[in-house]
Amino acid sequence: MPKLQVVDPVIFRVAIPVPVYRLFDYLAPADLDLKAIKPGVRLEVPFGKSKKIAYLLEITQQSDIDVTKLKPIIRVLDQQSLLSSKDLRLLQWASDYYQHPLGEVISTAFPTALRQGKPAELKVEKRYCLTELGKAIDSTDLKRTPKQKNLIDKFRVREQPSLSETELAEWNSHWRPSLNLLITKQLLMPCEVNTPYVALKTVLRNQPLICNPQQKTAIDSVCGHLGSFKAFLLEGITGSGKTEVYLQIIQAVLEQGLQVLVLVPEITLTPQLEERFKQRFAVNIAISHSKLTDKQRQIAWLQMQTGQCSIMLGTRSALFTPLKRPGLIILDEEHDGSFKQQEGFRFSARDVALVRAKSLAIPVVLGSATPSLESLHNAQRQRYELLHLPERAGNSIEPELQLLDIRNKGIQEGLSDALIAEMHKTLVKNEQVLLFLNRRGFAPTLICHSCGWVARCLRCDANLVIHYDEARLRCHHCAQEQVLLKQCPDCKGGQLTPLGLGTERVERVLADLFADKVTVRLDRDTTQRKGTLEKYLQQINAGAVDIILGTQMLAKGHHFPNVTLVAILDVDSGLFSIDFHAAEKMAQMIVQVAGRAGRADKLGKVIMQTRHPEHPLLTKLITEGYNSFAQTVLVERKDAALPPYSYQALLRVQSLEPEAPKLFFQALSALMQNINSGHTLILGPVVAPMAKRAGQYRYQLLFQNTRRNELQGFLKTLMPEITKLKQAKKVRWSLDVDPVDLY
DNA sequence: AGCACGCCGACT
DNA sequence: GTCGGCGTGCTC
Repeated sequence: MPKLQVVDPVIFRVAIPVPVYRLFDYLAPADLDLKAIKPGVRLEVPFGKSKKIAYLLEITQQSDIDVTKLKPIIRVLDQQSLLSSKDLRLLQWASDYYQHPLGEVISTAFPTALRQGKPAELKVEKRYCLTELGKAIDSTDLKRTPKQKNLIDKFRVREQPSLSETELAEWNSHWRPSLNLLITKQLLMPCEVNTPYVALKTVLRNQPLICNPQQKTAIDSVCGHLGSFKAFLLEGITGSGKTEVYLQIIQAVLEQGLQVLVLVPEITLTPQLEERFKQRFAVNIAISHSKLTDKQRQIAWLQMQTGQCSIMLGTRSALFTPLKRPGLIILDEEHDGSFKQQEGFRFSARDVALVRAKSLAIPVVLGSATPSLESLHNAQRQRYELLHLPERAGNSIEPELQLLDIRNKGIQEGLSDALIAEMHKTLVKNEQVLLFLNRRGFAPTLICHSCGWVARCLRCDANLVIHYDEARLRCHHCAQEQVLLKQCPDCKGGQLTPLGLGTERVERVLADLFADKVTVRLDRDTTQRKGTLEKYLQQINAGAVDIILGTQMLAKGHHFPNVTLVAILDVDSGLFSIDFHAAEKMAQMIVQVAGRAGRADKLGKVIMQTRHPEHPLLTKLITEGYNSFAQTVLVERKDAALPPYSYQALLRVQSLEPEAPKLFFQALSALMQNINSGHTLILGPVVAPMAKRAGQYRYQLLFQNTRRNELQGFLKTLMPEITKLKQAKKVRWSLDVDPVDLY
């Protein structure tokens, strides 16, 4: 029979951001110029009854689906792919590694507006070359207002001065017309928008600081590897001049006309850093974090994508920002837990940053005063080059750490007599005290003195926390909330007593003990309203506050130059956790909190109240420092074959039905017998440390293997099988590769 | 994720 | 007799 000559249809294989581990095929429009259409391009496609944004992965002639059943796409959204093929491959890798659907992974690389199919338009600001600016500046050397002087300096440093419309307006707004310094557009000529930044001077009038030898070595080491992949671990205590090292490396990258991606854990840290960048560099800086609007983030993203900005300063989600001229990735405070996304696509921005740098053939610098054990281990194995900044730059002095044994000692609401005495000594000198307690509310437990009844959350496996300020009982794990009880609901007679310590309670005792002093409490409850934290920080730095009391949020970023005494009220809580990460996190927290004290010329002291003054890890940390502590913990981890000496993945399962997870695990167990080649340890299933949360019964199963590849292979075969299980549909389950929180 | 289909309780 | 509950299944 003669073969029928049929023109094969062109098929678009796409990823769609839905929780489905599968790609979808569509028909390409016949009239499309296929040469222009590359993987990474966004498409609009019909999907079920609705429309979705899809990402093109492949143009093919084959489909597993009956071609007559394929639907045509609705339209092509991008002229060109906004992602490079390298970045697309990185996303593919991340999807495989974290076992997360590719469509959802790709969509995290885009800002929200582009995910929704908005056009990738970037209004380009016209810039003007200004031949006459030099003349204008020269004739302004007379007496000027500070604002005028600033402006003159700002433009004087530009070798080829160029002005945006905004800058032009700014300049003109500062001169009276009679002064003859107004610049009209007639004096200007439009210039190339994408002028490589080498054309401009990169450094503004805030010149690089003079570096000590270790800083110089660090800078030279990284600068010696520009243009190729290499990972660096920059270990430098607070005040060792880590930021200056970043700045000088960045300068070298900018001078080559390349871009820099700088990732920081939290946005509260960025204002100071952003300010330092802006004072140092004349290039455009893009900022990206969750507090900005979708529009602002889209602009920042596109400015990096098109190369109009040379530096991006952003949080975890900025990791995948496309770079027109990639030159360097810096990840500051690399030990920080917020680099790990804790839901959905559970990636580690730190780990993926390494893979990305490798794929882009650029160096990556991980910085921390307290590096994670993973990174220290990698440095020891020579996978990272360790750059150490041992000294405090300038004349600042390292604070003294001491353990304060509070067993059988007089103590008032968490403050020992010895600590109170130290606080008085400090306050008398007109210096500030910082108290750290990582528990908000008044007390974590409300108990009946006569019958032992405890206020529990009905939906969680947790106690309700007393909040006297609002006279409420609150669950810190769900939305459960009720008025503060006056009477025991069980025995109706007994006296209800608050048990334990929270920041509210300490605040009250401070008001009694230090009645003439000003105390500020900084926790989620007091800083909820926007701008409140900034207001308090300002008051603190203006010297209007004597005692600062707060939670976790004090440990990060903020510098309190006049604080000379730091006290950690309860250091023991980190010592006896079931999660093996707890000791590491506790040590990092102690060192970070300690870093808030003793800045500049004032000697700082850090007091840690403990009931375990002989605890080997604590004493190690106090007497020999973070590095010795880390070495000790690494030995323990090695003996127990825990990460970083093995690799883990955690399968979390929860359900409103108490029995559903058990049925799921039974089915899973049978399944795994066939899959496991025998080397992956299967630990559990066990009830989650918080057995019930927001009404859901929670279980977990841990996979562990000393070889990353074997674990990956195991997961790769397991995942599709789990998806097929009918028992899996009755529960909510998720897989967390390289979990940092075993809760 | 949406969205529809599908089989069981209180209502115009 | 219906309206609607959300369990289950599918999306090229």
